[in-house]
Amino acid sequence: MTSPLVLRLRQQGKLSDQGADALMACRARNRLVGPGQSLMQQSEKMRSLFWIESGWAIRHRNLASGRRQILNLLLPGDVCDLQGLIDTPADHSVTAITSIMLCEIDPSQFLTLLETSPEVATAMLWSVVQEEGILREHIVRIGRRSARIRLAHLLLELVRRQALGGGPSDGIIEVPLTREVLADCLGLTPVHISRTLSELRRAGLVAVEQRGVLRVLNITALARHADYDTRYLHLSIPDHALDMAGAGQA
Amino acid sequence: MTSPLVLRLRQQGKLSDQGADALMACRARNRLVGPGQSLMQQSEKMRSLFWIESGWAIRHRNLASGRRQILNLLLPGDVCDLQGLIDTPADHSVTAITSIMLCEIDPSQFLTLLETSPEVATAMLWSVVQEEGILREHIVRIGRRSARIRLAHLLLELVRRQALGGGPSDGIIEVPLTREVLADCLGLTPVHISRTLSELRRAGLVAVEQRGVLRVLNITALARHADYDTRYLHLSIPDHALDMAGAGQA
DNA sequence: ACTGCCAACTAACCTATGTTAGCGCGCCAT
DNA sequence: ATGGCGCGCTAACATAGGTTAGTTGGCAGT
Repeated sequence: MTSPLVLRLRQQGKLSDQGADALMACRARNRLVGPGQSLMQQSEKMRSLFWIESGWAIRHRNLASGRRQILNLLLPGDVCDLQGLIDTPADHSVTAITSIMLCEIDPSQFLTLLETSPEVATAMLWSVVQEEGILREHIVRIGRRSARIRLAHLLLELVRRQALGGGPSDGIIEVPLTREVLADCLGLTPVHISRTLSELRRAGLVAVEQRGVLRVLNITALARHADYDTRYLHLSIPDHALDMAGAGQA
Repeated sequence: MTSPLVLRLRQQGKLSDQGADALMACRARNRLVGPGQSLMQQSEKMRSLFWIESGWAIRHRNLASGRRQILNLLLPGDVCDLQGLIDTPADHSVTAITSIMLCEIDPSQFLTLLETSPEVATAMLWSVVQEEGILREHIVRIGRRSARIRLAHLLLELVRRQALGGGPSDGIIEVPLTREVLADCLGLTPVHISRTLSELRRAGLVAVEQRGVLRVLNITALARHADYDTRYLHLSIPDHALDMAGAGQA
C-alpha cells in the first residue's frame, strides 16, 4: 500500500517509483502516538524529522494568557518538519488529536537523498512551498474573513487535503473535530463555532453525523459560497478533478 | 559594504567570507523598483528569485471583495522566494512600498551553490525556517491578540528585523507606514489603527515623528507590555544583545 | 498665495463576536 | 441502572472593532 506521503507528493506531478522507494527507505522507525500526546514541545530543542503515516495532529502555540492558537493541522502525508534539520528550539508545539502513526526520518540519509536525487528534492521543495501556501491562506482567512467563511474555508481545505493523502474525498471528515479545536484554529471561541456551524447546517451545506463527525454536503456549493480557491495548494492537477469529485449534490 | 542578506544570515551564527562571496556571486542583475510597483503578481507564473538590498515591500493577497491581507513585510536582506524555484503560479502578490533595490538571483547558479556549499545551504535553510516562524507568529498575532497588542508586536518585529539587516536598531522605523498598510497587515481597519496608535502614543510607548515616521520609545517596556518573545525569529544571538540595544528609556 | 488632494484624526453609531450561564445528551465507571 | 463528566447547544448580555462621516493639516501644482 502506498504511503500517504508519496500520494501527496505525486499531486504535484512527477515522482518515479525509484524516487518514492528511496524516500521510503529514509524511514528510521515507526512510532505510535496516542491522542493528546505531544510530538514536539514549544522551546524544546529537538532534531526530529518525521512524516505522518496515519492520524491527525495540530501545530499550535500556547500563549502566556492560557489561550492557544492552532497554526495548522497535520494530516497523513504531511512532513514535520524542516526545523528539525537546523539546530534551533521549536517555536511551537505539535500534539496528536487522534492516534497517530509516525515515520521518523533518518536526517543524514535524507539529506544525502536530497543531494543525489533532484526529483525527490523538487518534490520536497514543493511540499514546503505548499505548506507555506497553507500558512499564508490561514493568515488571510483569519485576518479578513467572517466566522462563517473562515469555517467553510477550513472545512474545504481539510476535505481537500485529506483526499491528497489518500483519505476520503466525498466531503466527510471522519476525525471528530471538537469545537475547541476549530475555534483555536480560526481565532474564534467554541461558542461561536457552535453558532456558525449550526448556520451552515441550517443552510444545508454541512451535516453532523455520528460522534460529531462532520460532512460537507456539497463541496461545489460550499466553495462557491465561501469564495474558495485552491490555488494556494499548488496542485498541478486542476481543481475539478479532485476537489469536486464525489461531491454529493446535497 | 556588506549586503543586508549576509548580515541577516550571520544572525544565525556562521557564514564564512567565502560562503558570503559565493552567495553574492549568484546575483544576476540589480533592479530598481518604485513604490507601489509590483514585483510579482498573484496567479502569474514566474520563476523569479531575488533578495531585497534596500527598501521595503509587502507580500499580500487581494480578495475578490476588494479587501487585502498583507501576509508579511519584506525588508532588506529578505529573500523572495522559494516558490520561484518550482514551476507553479504564485498565490500572492509582492508590491514595493518604498523605492527598492532588488538583486535578482541566477537560479541555476544558486542551486549549484546550495549543492556544493553546506554552510550556504544551511544558512538558506535557516532563512526559510525564520520566514516560516514569522508567518506562524503572524497567525498567532491575528488570531488571538487584541488590536493593541497586535500593533505593538508588529512594530517590535519590524524594529528587530530591520536591525537584523543592518538598519537602525534604536526603535525608529524610518519607512512611513500608512494606517492602511498596518490595518491590512493586522486584519484591522485604518480607523482602528488610528485609535490604537494614539492609545500607544498616550501611553508613552510610541511616538510619531516627521512625515508619519514611527518610533518605539522604549523597546523593553513595549515588549513587556505586549508579551513579546523573539524566539520565533530563531536567532542564535540572545535577545538583549540586540533587541534591547539602544532602547531609549522613553 | 490659492486650490485640491490625500492621509490622518475623531466622534457617533452599528454589529460580529466574546462571555457567562444554564440545560441536555451520551459515554464511562461504578 | 445510576451518577458524573465532558462536550455541545442556546440564550442573554457585553464589548472590541467596523462603518460612516465630517474636520484638519500637510504637500504639490499652479
